[in-house]
Amino acid sequence: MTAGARSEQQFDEDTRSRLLASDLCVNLAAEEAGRLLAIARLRHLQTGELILTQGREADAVYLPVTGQLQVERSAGNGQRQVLAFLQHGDYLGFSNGGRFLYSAHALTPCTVVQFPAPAFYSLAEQIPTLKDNVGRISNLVLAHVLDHLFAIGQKRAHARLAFLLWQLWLRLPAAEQANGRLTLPMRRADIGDYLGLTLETTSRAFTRLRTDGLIATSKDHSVELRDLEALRILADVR
Amino acid sequence: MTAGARSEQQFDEDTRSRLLASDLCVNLAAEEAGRLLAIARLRHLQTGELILTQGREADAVYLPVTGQLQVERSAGNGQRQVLAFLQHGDYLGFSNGGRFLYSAHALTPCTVVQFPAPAFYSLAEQIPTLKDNVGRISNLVLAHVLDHLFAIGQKRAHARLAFLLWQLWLRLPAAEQANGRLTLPMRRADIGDYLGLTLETTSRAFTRLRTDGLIATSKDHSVELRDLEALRILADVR
DNA sequence: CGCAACATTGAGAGCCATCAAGCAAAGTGG
DNA sequence: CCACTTTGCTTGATGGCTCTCAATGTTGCG
Repeated sequence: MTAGARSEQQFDEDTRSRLLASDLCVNLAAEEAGRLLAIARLRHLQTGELILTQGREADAVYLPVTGQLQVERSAGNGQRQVLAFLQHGDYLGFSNGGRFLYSAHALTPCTVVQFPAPAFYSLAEQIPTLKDNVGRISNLVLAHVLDHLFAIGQKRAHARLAFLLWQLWLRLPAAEQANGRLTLPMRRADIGDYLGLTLETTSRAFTRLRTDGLIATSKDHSVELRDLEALRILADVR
Repeated sequence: MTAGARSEQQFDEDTRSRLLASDLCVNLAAEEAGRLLAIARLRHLQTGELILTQGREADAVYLPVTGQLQVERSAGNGQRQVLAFLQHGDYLGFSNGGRFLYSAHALTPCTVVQFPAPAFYSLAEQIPTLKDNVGRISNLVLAHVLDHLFAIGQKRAHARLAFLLWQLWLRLPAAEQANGRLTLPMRRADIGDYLGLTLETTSRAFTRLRTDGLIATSKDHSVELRDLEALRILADVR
């Protein structure tokens, strides 16, 4: 199989359409999108598998297609800050050149699309629309971190949890938003390290949202959002 | 005076050398630096004057030269998060395209160098080294926000204050680092909104660091750092 | 001098961290 | 198939840190 043929064949129809609908491909001409897909490679990850490591050279950018990923940053003293939970529609590794500022691993079996950094950025030079999209994505990443900062700096435990649930719900495909069900494959300690709370306080925040009727939890790591409006207000989305 | 002459003459020697020593100009050839300076404009700001506004089109990038600036982001409900206190050696407005995600105003009389966005980014296309520098600066900005997130999420009040003082000290020119004196023109409420604390708790954090002998405060908005090592450990720099 | 703005300090309440115990589900080995 | 362990979640009790409300300095300015 030639490289050319591979670039046409390597993705199934679903992956291909997900990619073309992503923020990265928006407004791209078919020919341009084709050139972008030609340098992409599909990677499969097992649960827990590392995809990138803090401090390593930033040699690729990624788009999650299926599954969930966790991004975190650890300090010398063992403390860590979870930075994001990623799924389809998010981006990974777009920190401009240099080295990765964080590590990422799979929370579930995942498929991600990998773009080697040199080919990707060279393509961005040739396709202005692609470059615009990269810039917009950088902005979205920064905006996300700023929202996160705001939530941790200003909100109480159950409101921080509402903020996370609302964030995850917003990124769901429209079809899945309707039933208001999220899967949370990460542990309580991970959510705590994302929200700047201990695992116990995180657990109590779940209990509070549950007893207040805003959510319902199941034993299969899933949450049903029963009062989206109340969650939105708690999350204080602008 | 022609435009060409202006580009040679508009900065005094001190400003010029500060610019050439900045992260933005590192590794630039003299001719390239000259082209960059040719599109720069010096702006003077009075205390309190707004330099950029959240939501407005991002039409320029800035390098502070003298004075201190405050960057903040406000929510619909009146709450706000102070994002940074900037001085010489920092950057402002480098969020890639789109609109400003934050507002900034002068805490003291300031001079800043302004680069119009279109000319600046077009120059970055022509000068690879400049583009590398912009990428590195974007990385530094993101790294700064991640450090900030970590401090707010994981530290207690007096350690958060130590984190801020250490940050400000690190950015001081070497000559000023020696005497360990900082000027803090911002109010306690501003520092509190930066650290995710109330102004009262911020004040108590100052008192605690003072009684523990780590700092000494004067009435002219200045702080003397008396035990840099203890501050560094509290700030938990990796 | 008096006012306004800001900083400090105090008292009390509330929220979260810590230490600890109990529970449920999944895996392990006999 | 059943103890036994492991892992993760929940809940309780307690203490400490921070927020809130309030009063008292302090500085600078009209």
